[in-house]
Amino acid sequence: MKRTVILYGLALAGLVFLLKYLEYRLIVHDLSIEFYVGLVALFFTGLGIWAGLKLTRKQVVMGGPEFILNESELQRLGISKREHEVLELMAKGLSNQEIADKLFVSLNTIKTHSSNLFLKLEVSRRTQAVQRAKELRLIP
Amino acid sequence: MKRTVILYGLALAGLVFLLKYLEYRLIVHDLSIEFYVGLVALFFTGLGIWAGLKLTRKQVVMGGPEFILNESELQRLGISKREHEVLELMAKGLSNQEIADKLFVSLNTIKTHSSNLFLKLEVSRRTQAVQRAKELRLIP
DNA sequence: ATTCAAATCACCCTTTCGGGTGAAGGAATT
DNA sequence: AATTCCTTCACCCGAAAGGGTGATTTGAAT
Repeated sequence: MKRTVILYGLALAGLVFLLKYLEYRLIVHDLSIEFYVGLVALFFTGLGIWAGLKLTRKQVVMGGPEFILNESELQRLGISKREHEVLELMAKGLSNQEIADKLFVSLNTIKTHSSNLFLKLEVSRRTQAVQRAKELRLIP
Repeated sequence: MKRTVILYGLALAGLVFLLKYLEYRLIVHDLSIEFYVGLVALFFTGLGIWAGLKLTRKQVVMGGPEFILNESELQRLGISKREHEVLELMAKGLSNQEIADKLFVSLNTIKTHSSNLFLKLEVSRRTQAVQRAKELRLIP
């Protein structure tokens, strides 16, 4: 951003010198002023396009893998933090045992959490739970 | 795209008239030529930015919810039509029994297909298979 | 202080999944 | 004719998942 502004300033400064130079040239060679102005227009058009792309490219990158958690839906369904955590790991394809290990709790605990999740999400299998959770934007 | 080019042409044409007009004005009011060229530069910079945005905005919109099946990857992994079919239903959260019913084949057949799928996708659980298949763009 | 939700774990039982092996029929290729 | 691949199905077994019930602890709200 800063760099863009600086380059723009330099371009403008360079233009002034160019014009001073052209001012003399105009007397010697009788080229129309429209020609020079056309060059300037072209140059700054290119500069503008470049600047525009530079500015939006960041927005494009940002506008890609964006995920905003649907907290209202989480509340509506009454899904707790721990349950949500389990849900995320579930979506990563982990088994209950692996989730239990990762969260340092017992397998039974995870089974309880997942059972509650299935009730709240109104599903009966983990694959469906993951699907539904993605639809509701509860997970990326 | 066409519209952009036309507008650009009109802008350039307008500029020529503007310059002709300024040519007389320059005699009356003794404003420096740099001032007018600066205006032109500014104007075309804006025009360039606008054009740049116009061109990229379409790319952004196009790059949205589109799904193109990665057939080369399907071939590379040696996944058959039937297996791909099973994979899709699996991704919908269906159990093996439900898939079997939907395809009018036996449960054992689906188990064979899914086992082969897991080998080819190098996973060991259906949740992981779905995940991987989405990564590889084998399913939407 | 009491109530309540969340989190933890246990035990039971049934269903589903996944791995391994084998095999039969059919279509396409060589 | 032989080979290869796809599809179909079977059986066995162990692991994982899911359903139900009940219990303890802890922290937050009333």
